[in-house]
Amino acid sequence: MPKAKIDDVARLAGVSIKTVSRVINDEPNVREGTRAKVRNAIAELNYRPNLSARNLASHHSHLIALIYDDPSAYEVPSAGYIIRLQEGALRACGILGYELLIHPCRYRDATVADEVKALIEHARPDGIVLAAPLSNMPKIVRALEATGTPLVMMSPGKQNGSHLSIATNDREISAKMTCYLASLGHDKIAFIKGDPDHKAVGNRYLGYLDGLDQSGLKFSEHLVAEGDNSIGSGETCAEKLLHEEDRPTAIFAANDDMAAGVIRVADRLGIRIPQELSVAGCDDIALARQVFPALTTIGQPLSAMAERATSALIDHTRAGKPLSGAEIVSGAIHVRDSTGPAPA
Amino acid sequence: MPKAKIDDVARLAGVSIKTVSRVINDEPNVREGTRAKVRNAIAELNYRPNLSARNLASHHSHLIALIYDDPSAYEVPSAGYIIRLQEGALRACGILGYELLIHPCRYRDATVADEVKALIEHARPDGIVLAAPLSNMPKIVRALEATGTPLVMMSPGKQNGSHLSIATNDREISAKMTCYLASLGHDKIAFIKGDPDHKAVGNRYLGYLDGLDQSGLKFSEHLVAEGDNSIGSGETCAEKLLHEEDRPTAIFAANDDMAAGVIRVADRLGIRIPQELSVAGCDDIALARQVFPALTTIGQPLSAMAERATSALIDHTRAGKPLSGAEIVSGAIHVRDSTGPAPA
DNA sequence: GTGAAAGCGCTAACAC
DNA sequence: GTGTTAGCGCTTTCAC
Repeated sequence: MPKAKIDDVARLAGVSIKTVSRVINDEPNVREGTRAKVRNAIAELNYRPNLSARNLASHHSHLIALIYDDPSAYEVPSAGYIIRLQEGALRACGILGYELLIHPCRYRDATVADEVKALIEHARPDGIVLAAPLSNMPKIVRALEATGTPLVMMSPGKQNGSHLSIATNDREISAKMTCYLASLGHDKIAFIKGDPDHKAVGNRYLGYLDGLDQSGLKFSEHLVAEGDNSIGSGETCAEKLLHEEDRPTAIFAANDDMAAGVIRVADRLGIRIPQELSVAGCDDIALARQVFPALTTIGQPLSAMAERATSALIDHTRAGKPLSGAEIVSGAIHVRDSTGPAPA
Repeated sequence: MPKAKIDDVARLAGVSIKTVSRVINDEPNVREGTRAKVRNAIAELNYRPNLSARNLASHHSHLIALIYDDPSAYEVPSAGYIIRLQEGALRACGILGYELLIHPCRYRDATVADEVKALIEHARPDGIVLAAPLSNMPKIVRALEATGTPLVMMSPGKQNGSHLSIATNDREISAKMTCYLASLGHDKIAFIKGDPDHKAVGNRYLGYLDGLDQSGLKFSEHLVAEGDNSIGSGETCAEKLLHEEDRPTAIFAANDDMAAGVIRVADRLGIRIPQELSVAGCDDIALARQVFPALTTIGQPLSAMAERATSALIDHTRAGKPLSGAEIVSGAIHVRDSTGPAPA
């Protein structure tokens, strides 16, 4: 428990507290020698600035809030998604001397807007990172905007005004995955759509269409099924698709959970993967490496996105860097064992 | 952004700021009528106390730190474990008006003790919740103790002094699982041990031995394999166990990941579960419900444990409640599809 | 480049 | 029951 205060450091270094303050905050206008003296005094006393005092005087909380969909509210195990967001946000906070506040939020609750607003007014973070799919919910975005706190949204941005949005190129990379499957000789490539609430997931369907187009394949309604992002819905869709008379040789699902459902059904039906059926997913969650065969999927740089979002926010409050526009970071295809050449 | 301060509320309510402070903090010695007047003024002005000012004056940070093993450091997907800890800790914090600071920590790094110490001295939380397996690492525990911050450990407690430990009855419940398998007619029950770093996992082996004893089964060295908590090690162990001449009819693994590895191997070897082999795990992670067949396992009330740990810490700082001893919360067996009667 | 004074918005200790 | 007076430990003016 460090009990030294700024006065103690000032006295030991033989300077004023203001100079100590300058050194702590890396401000200019301190001679190098003076700076060194202060640094020594700080080390000798094991001095740590008191954050509350600093925050009170500076009108900053040095807190960033990360708001995401509450995983405990549903069966869907999005834990990996959240951990990776946290990881990136923590990295940015750590480097820049900020603290991270986490807030899972149940968007289906009627009172969610008030709760989120209350949280922000209570803790007064200097910035908010809002993760998908919450970033697509107008009532939540509006509640957050109403607090006047700088906001970065991790989702395909509508560019509406004063906040930055950071997203992946879901559509392009999904097109690429479709082309990859086509390049393996598949000409009946099915797609399993995901929860319409999740905009990024919707874009993957558009990418699938683009990919068909780019590969010179024609679209067929029979090759599209509609899931809800869960493993169970992936199974239902797979059963429908694989019982068609002219069944697909490849299935591309809008997320990994549904792709895992496809694998499970193929297993039950005795359809070998990848010899008779190729399966591809999206997200690269831990499950993608745990299923057998390991799933070919699209990896999103979630942690890097969250880090970027967080540091943009911090740069904004510290240096007044503008916070608007839309940034795109690229996903990557991870080829594993669930995809292979089309059967002859 | 609420800009009203305590003076504004006091003026509007026609009382002194001290009275407002009393109302905010639910202190006694305020007449009900006065209290109501203040409440109205607070609502009218949408007043929120400034946490930094409050913290500075009260010498409390109103922060609880949750420290756990960094999941990004390894392949092991312990995300669900962490999310559930966070969930419980957040619940306690939310109710009691505290904020939660999360800190993943790489215990294999040489500098980990310094890092943890620096974090605590920087943020000055009012209490620390230390999750397993970190709570079994003397160098981390010592570094944390050195800061003088109240500490609760989520692991089998050594009762060493001034901090509380909260743990599950791993040994008893593992014995129960073993007895359950025996009650299904299995008499060759194998066990896969886990990472020795994780003490709770070690206790499960002792529970296995107790269970054999209680069921009147004799122990055999050939029925024990040593894993490291990963899926891969589960596979290796399963291969060894299932190739024995007199192979077991049930395998109990010290965690779910290893049990999932067993299922995968059985699948490859064409051994049907549960008809020819029963498999049981421990932890009830999301994967347990995702594998096929769904895994019989032991569920730990992680979220409840973290909530208890957090509120114990808050009660300690607020009301000076003592913080020592060891509390035990009970796990529960979830019977799913991977266990059944022993083959005739 | 450096320093002195004046708060930031609240709680603590005591008076009334 | 309620109010008054001092700080909490820092940053912010602005003067030098």
